[in-house]
Amino acid sequence: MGRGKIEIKRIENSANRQVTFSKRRAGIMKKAKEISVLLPQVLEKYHQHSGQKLWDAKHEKLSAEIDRIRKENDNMQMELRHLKGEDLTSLQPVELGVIEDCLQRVGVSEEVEGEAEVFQQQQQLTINGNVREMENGYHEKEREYPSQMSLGFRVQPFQPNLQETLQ
Amino acid sequence: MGRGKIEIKRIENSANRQVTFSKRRAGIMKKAKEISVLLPQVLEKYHQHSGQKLWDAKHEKLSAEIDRIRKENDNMQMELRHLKGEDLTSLQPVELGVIEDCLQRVGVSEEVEGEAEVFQQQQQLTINGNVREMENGYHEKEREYPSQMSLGFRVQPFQPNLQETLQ
DNA sequence: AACTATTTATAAGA
DNA sequence: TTCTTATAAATAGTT
Repeated sequence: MGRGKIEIKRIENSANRQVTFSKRRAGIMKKAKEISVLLPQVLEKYHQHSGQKLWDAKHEKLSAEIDRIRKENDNMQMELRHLKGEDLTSLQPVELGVIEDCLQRVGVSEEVEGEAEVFQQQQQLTINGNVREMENGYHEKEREYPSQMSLGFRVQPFQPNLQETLQ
Repeated sequence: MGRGKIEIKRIENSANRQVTFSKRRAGIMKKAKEISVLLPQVLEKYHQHSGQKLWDAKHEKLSAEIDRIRKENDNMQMELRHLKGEDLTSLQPVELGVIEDCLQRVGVSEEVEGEAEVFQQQQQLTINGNVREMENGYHEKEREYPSQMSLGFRVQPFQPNLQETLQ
């Protein structure tokens, strides 16, 4: 619409292209403001369609990972509880008694208890060291997911001049 | 644009409203197709702005949770490795020797080994039971994040008739 | 759904 | 860029 009908295609002359872009942009902005009441609904639907699905996929990966590690965690916690002897009195009263008896009989109780103390101190140091190590370096090791949020569609540029001048 | 200038507001007459909607929709669809080359870029920017931020927030929660559990995991793994005695030969050769000697001297080696076997079987059963329990029930306990993806903006309906007729 | 008078958008030019 | 102006495009009211 104007002094003459024109074909919608790239305007080769750079200055003309710039001027035409400004004019069309003004018109588009006016229209855009007029129809902006529609955009929230349109975009919301669009979001739910492309965005939600992508998010779900990533969410699922992370949730699965959390589940996996939690299970591992609980397994180890259980194992630890047993190995640490919290349940030893109920699970194996016989062994403890046997060992205690044995130790008392040969009279080395004092010696073994002293060694055990040293061992526990060594263990504590090792664990603390590893915790510090992990707190410092863990974020670098974090798995990375592609941050790209592709749109899932691509439209043919049958108005290349508009596309080019938008930048 | 037409036989007369009209105010953009709700058309009360139902039939007129329907006709006007159809006409305007046709025009909008034509325009939309013409400017559709712009939409991917526009929507991509929109997505990155509102969508990415929301996703980041959720992602951060999950990542933090994974980090936390991984640390807990590694701590326990370390503790387990020590308690299980993988490092015992290097860490406490004295205790083992003392206990072995003691047991041999009082001649109860056979008896204790038998008891230890029973204990290990009991432990294994307990652990397996807990794993099964977790695999069945874990997803129900999963933390839930609100699935709502709010748009972060709201436009005044200064073309209420368009909004109303879109449904 | 087609017609048409009128408004709106804009191409070309200044 | 902004203004002007002639013409194309869209559409309100009509048939």
